[in-house]
Amino acid sequence: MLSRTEHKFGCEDCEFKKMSCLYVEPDSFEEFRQQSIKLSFSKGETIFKQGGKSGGLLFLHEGIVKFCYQYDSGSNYIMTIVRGPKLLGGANLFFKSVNIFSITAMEDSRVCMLDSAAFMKLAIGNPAYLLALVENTMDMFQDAIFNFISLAHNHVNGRIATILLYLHKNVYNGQGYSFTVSRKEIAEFAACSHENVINTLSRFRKEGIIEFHGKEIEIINIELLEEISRKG
Amino acid sequence: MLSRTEHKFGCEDCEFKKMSCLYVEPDSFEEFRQQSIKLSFSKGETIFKQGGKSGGLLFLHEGIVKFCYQYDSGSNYIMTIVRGPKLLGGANLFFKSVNIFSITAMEDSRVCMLDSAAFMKLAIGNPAYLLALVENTMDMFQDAIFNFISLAHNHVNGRIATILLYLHKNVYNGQGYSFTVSRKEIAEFAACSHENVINTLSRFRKEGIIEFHGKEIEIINIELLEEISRKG
DNA sequence: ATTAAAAGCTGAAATATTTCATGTTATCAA
DNA sequence: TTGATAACATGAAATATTTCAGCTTTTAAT
Repeated sequence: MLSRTEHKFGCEDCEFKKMSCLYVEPDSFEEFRQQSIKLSFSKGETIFKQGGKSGGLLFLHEGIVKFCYQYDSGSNYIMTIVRGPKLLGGANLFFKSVNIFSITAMEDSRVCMLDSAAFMKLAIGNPAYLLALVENTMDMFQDAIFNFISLAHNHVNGRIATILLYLHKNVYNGQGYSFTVSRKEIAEFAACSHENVINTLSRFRKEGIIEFHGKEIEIINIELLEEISRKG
Repeated sequence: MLSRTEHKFGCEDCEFKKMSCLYVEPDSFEEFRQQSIKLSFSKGETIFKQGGKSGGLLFLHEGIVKFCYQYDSGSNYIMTIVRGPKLLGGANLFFKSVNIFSITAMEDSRVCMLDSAAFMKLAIGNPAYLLALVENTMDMFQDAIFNFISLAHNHVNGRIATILLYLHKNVYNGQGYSFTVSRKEIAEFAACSHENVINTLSRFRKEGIIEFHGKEIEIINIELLEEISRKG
């Protein structure tokens, strides 16, 4: 990973810097930043590998990544999908020496790998900063937990509805009601077979709830989708 | 909740105090402790109510509690079950003004309700303490996530095996291989019907994996149970 | 441009799961 | 003790889901 070409992108208008400097002195942040590594990943590339040594904290400047658990059988479960700018902390990173999940780029992404030791130093000196970052991480977990709750209670109908709404609201926001995800990825997110996703999406289309052309899915009737998400 | 009778139990040998005093001065802790409320809950009583105003942090001195999500339909999903001594932080409490889950006593329990503002003051003054508590919380989440991962991938066989192992290792530890949980609660934890739990437990018994007399379940062949949990 | 690989699609058979109906056994309070 | 309630148990029918086989379309690489 460290042998990849470093791409230069500006640090001046960095969201992480802006957020951090609400809590820490610019000089302290600059020192921290010096320890971090800027990288670009193409769609499909693995950023962190499940079972590998934890690379510490990671700030996703731009792009979309999935948290993916790989079973021994080879099948995958997507725990959550997030878009930058976002700090990717949590059980996968915070305090854990081994990655529980792989983190894989779903779109071309720019990230900064942050040095754990330097982060700890900064956090210890600025507890309010630490609190803000933990809160940020908890938000990400909460999104994932609501998906689990849908998974535990709903049939595939409801699970897919929940996922489409999540993707629309939290990931592909700011681009109307359409986005592009593969059936296979929806299946790995909803924990069902890809055939079931195909059938369900076709049914949703027949009922006028969504429309799609290839991988591009458009939500037509969001109220109905929300009702299916709630009632199963 | 606050109108309940306060039961006195000693603060001298409190696990939370011991853990806290690794990081903070005894005087600071004592000041914090003064703001907290000691309570006892009987089996079945609700400690925190889903949708209610968050009561801040809670230290479970002794007892067993479940984190329970109640759907509109009235059915429940148990996210996790934990035994004291344990700090119950996490998305349900940390930084959230409304409880996502109910927390209900599964056995008679003794808790301290900690004051959020006093906790923040202590945490800001002792970032290493905050880090330790966050790490503790992340551990609890990790246990819950491994259950989700089993839920997403396994059939009921494997989910129930995973749950029995979790209960044996993390909740009813230190009491051999047997414990007492209702079929209904296992069903709510495994996200399936209680009939399915009954059938599965009977099958496990026929195959010599477990034994049970009423609600008391004993693990006979833990290696086989672990294999089912992984593969099944 | 051609080919290989991956993704999308469909329907039928096999399997898993829930729901329902029914009855038995614990449990708990009056 | 008795009665009410909840939990436990079982089997059959209905439903949901996966698996499989076969096919088309899209995507990516040579």
